[in-house]
Parts: sequence; structure tokens; C-alpha cells
Amino acid sequence: MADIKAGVNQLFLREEELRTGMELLFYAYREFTAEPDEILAQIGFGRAHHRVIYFVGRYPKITVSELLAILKITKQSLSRVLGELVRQEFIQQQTGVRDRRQRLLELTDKGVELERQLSETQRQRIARAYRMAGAEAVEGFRKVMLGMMDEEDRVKFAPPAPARLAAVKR
Amino acid sequence: MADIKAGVNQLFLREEELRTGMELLFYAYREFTAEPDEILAQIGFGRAHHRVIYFVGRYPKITVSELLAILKITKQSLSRVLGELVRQEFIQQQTGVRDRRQRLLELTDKGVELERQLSETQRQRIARAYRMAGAEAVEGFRKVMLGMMDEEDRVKFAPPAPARLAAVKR
DNA sequence: CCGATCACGTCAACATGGCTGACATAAAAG
DNA sequence: CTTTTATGTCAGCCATGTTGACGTGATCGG
Repeated sequence: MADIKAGVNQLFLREEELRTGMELLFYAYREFTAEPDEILAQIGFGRAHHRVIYFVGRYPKITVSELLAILKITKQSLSRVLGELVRQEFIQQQTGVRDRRQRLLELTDKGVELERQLSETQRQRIARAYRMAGAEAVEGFRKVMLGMMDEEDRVKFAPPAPARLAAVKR
Repeated sequence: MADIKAGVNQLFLREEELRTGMELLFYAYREFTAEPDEILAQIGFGRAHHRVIYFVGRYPKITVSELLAILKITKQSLSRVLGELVRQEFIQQQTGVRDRRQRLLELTDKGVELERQLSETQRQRIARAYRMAGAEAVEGFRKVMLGMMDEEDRVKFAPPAPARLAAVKR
């Protein structure tokens, strides 16, 4: 009798806990993207532009294929936003030296400035969250987020630096 | 000299740490939504339908205004997906008794089944992440996610049950 | 060295899901 | 009885994803 009741209750708590996790993710992610979205809208860009600018800033000289592998969108979708960013001189391309088929991507000064502006609110938001939560909580956050990913993405965060570089750069 | 070097290094680590946080969020969220998206696509629905089904399942008898407040989209956007869900009998509406202007929303049996199917992969993913990370990490995850939100959303997760209900139900 | 493959780009068409603005109706509230 | 509220609806726009087809120049393998 008591056994059954406890079991049911535990099941309920588990279900509730999992739902809470889903919602934390939903609300946090939405607010995380809200502020940059506003800035982007003012200059006629969208979140897709932000993602491209972010990762080109993160990995200077990244190739188009590598960027596609990170974003997991089609080259046609990327081409649209990347083209705009290049035409408006936020990003510059240069032909690869080892492989002249490649177009290596880099932020221009203008691009660096926009990246900084866009990510600033997000960095502040994360910094605030980390500060409020404490170092131990941050480690927990990291663990849970990693557990949420498939192996493929998880390796990008492997502690030894070479592994991370290897996953994207080459 | 040593001071300056340490300071710079710490700044670098901080920047790197914040960027890592942003990326953890990006990759985890993307994979979190990938599986339901596939199922949805097969029945001609999208992520927007999932969100509606999810929150109607979460808060049975929720009103349209309350749902709008959670999703933070326009009523026209909601109307499109909600209309489809009602017409295809995943959700049923019933006129409010206290206020007959309200349309109280509830999942039908068909809706419950779809919700279960859609969220199942996500629950498993979270459960796996929680299991891998451990209870302490989960608490850290919770703290960081809450710190990421604005106060407005944070109150939805207040520990005393009445607070959470009050935020949405009434 | 030549044919296959690769990196990248482009055109066209389509779907989803946001948005604004305008207008309508029934119920509640003052 | 007038105003406000809850909901719905029509119409059109935009951003961003998709598929499919095709092209060009560079590299690679036999």
C-alpha cells in the first residue's frame, strides 16, 4: 500500500522534474535570443545572420563547408545570409592557399564591431547567470548541457584544446 | 608583470567560458528540438504546433490569452496553428462558465497521444542528461537557467506550488 | 593527363511561422 | 448603455528553412 503510493508519487515527481527541465530550456533560450534579435531587426538582419557572424568570429578563416557542418543548414540557406554579410562588408572571403576552391571567411572590422554588439547582451546575461548561480552550478549546467547533446556535438567541447580545434578547423 | 599577465589570462578564460556557455545552449537546444521536429514534419505540423500542444497539455483549461502570454506570439500567429489543431481534433475548446467569452483549451485523447509521442524523445533526452550529470549538476543547471531568465519568467518556477499556478492559471 | 569528385555558388519554387493592420462579435464591466 | 475585454478573422509581408537542378573551377586518383 505505502509502497505503491510512494512509487506513484515518485513517478509524478520525475515527470514533473523533466517537464520543468523542458520549460527552463524553452524560456531561457527565448530570452537569450530576444535582445540580439531586436538589434538585428533594426539593421534588417535576423538570427541567421547572428549565427553566421558569431561562428565566423569564433573560427576565423573557417571554410564554407565547416560553417555548414556547424550550423546544419543547407548551403542555399547559408548562401542567402552569407551573401548579404559579404556584400555589406561584415565578412570578407579570401581564396584558400592550400586549396584554392575554398573561400576562407573572416570578420571585417565592421563585422567584429557588430559581433561584439550583438553578443554583448548575451555575454552579460550568461555572466549574470553564472555569477548568481556560482561556480559549482556552472559546472553542473555544463554537464547537463553536454548530456543533452549527441556525441557528435559533444566532442566539440572536449577539454583538451586540440580536440575542439580538430572538430572544426582541421 | 605577473599581475598583468594573470589579469589578461583571466579575462581570456572568462571570455572563453562565456562563449562556451553560449555554444552549449545553441547545440543543446538544437538537438533538443530535432527529434520532435521530424515527427511533426511527417504529419504536416511544425514546432509551433508542438509548443501549443505542450502547454495545453501542461495547463488543461488554459485560456487563449494565457497561452498567448506564455508563448509571447501574436494572436494571429497562434490562431493559425491552434485552428489547425482544433479542426483536426487534437485540441477541444469549451466556453468558460464564469466568463463565457473565454475558450478553455484542452487536449483530446488524440491530442494527449500526440503530445506523449512528441515529448517522449525530449523527456528521454533530459532524463539521460540528468542521469549522466547527477543530482547536484541538475540543481546547478536549474540555477543557471533561472539566472538566464528575466524576473517575469523566473517566477513561474518559484518553489511554492501556488506561485507557479498563479502565474498562469488564475 | 583526364575523368571523377569536391568546394562553392546560383536560380527557382515552396513551407513554416513570425509580424502588422484592420475589422467583427459577443460578453462582461462600469 | 457605453466601453472594454476575449476571441477570431482576413490580408499581406518578411525571414529562414527546405528540395531540386545546374554550373564552374580546383583537386585528386588511376
